[in-house]
Amino acid sequence: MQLSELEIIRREKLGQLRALGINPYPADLYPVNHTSKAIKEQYTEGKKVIIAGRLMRKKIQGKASFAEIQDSQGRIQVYFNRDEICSGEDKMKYNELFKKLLDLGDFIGIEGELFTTQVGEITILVKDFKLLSKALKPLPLPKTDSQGNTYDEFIDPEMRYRQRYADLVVNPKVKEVFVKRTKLFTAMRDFFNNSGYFEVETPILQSIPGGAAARPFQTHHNSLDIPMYMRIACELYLKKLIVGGFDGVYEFAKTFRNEGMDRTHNPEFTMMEIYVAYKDYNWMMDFTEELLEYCATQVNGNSKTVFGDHEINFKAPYARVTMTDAIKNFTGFDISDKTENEIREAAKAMGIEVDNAMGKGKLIDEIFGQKCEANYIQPTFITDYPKEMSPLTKEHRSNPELTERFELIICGKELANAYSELNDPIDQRERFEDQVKLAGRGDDEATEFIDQDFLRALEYGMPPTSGMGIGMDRLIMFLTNNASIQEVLFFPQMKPEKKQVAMSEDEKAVFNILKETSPIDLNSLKEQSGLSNKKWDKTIKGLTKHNLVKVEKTPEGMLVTMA
RNA sequence: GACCAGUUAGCUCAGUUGGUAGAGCACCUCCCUUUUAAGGAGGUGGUCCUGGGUUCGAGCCCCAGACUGGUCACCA
Repeated sequence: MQLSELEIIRREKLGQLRALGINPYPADLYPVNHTSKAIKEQYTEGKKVIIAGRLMRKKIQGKASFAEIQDSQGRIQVYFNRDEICSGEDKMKYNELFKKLLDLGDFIGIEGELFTTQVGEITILVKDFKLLSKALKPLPLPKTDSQGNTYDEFIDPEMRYRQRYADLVVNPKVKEVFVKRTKLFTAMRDFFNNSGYFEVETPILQSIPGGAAARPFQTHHNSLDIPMYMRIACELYLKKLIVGGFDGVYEFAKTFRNEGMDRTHNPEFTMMEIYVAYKDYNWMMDFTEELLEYCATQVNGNSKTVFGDHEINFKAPYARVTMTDAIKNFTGFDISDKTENEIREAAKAMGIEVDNAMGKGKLIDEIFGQKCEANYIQPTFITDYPKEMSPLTKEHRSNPELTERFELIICGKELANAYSELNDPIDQRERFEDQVKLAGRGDDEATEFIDQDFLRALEYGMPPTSGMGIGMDRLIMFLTNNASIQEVLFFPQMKPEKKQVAMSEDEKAVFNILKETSPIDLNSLKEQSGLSNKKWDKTIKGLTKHNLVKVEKTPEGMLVTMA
């Protein structure tokens, strides 16, 4: 690995520290008893405190210095005075350790007393300090002025996502997003628990990926010698638990879909699914809007949030619009009592691309998706979806063409999806069979697996149940005004960054010798390689250029080392 | 998958017509005992994403590729 000048300097400091008898990575605990936040909130002049954190600012003014320590709660200024730290004749601790060997990013512990500077800033007068961990890489540290303008902000998205640890250290707003994310999960969990529902875990590794139509990640179980899939939903398992007698079950489920990635899709994401017995989708709409109002308020302090150009209000109740009315409203076309062909012609007339693989439901869904969905900014329940698109949903109580399903749309995006769950096992089997036919017709959104075990469970009897799923990542995007899912995932999926260095055959051969012996004398390596002078020169230059090996001149001669 | 844009110092970014690779901050050395993004003086630091090509000469032009972002397609 090629080190930058800054990294070499820091590594040299390690040696200097050890020479002074200072362990740069001590093992013993450090008796922290305050945080930066607590100090600022409960300030008393002269109070003795012990804190620890990263050194994030260092301003040396001769025999005294100001610095800033960043801990998990924020930053606090500390004041280093040479004669406070070094009461005797030996001023090494201030002059060498603090002034020269400590770098920004190092973890240090501080013992000191609180005071307020002439400018009025709460500060710790350092009585003693200890290096807790040396940072060998410089942080990409931005600066902020008194007006709050930042300079040299660490903003390259690729670097921020790949090095989220550094992003979190230097960009406080990033941390806020993740604090809110966890607050959201806590709020939702509290709301469900207070309603008497039961948090469960169901299999992530499944032999039939059910409950949704999406391409799964496939893997293989060696000792069973069968294909297995990462789940694309937990719906079927949760319903099996309702069959088993729970009144309400929910799961925060990491879910995996082997599909395209963009700013709203990550291959692994988090779904919350909840199923409640003896309820229907009307009840679930009431429940959902109360839930979201509660969660938004817990996360942001009130039910309103700004997302892009829009202010969204999560305050219940939300508008409820049937899909038929939505389409009538935005296209003037009434889908009720129309045949598949009439709808296909209407869609074509609207400029929507259609093909024969599309069934009636798919056509209606396309019309809605392209002509209506984007118009709903405030939370709106779209209800009563066509039957064909909803194989797990109970037929509508007053129209057999429709199902008792709703989606919650916010800013033109689907946030939640819910049904009165289909619990008629014979109907369910027929719907699955219809799906298999659709899949055979070429509809890649139709499910091709039939989960016989799920049907068996339904045959034992499932109470009337309503279920609802929420895309948690999307919800937190709305609540933190982030347009990109990568901003709300600690470690969004990225292509591997490691470059495969292509080596020539000669280079590989020399490299393999080095693997056996490194470092090795240059002449002996050359001899072992059996290469001509010219070839040898090219090969060793290629290897050094790719930073795979290092050639060093030492008193013993030229040495070649694996980098 | 298609199209557009980007990739230069630790960070943020300039880089003219193809002619010795730049700035600010950071870093290093020296001075400075209550400062507030930036005290003063001096200095160091580069795989210009990678690989080819054109050229006397490429950060810049051409070709191929990598990665990232955006838009579209896809994603019930």
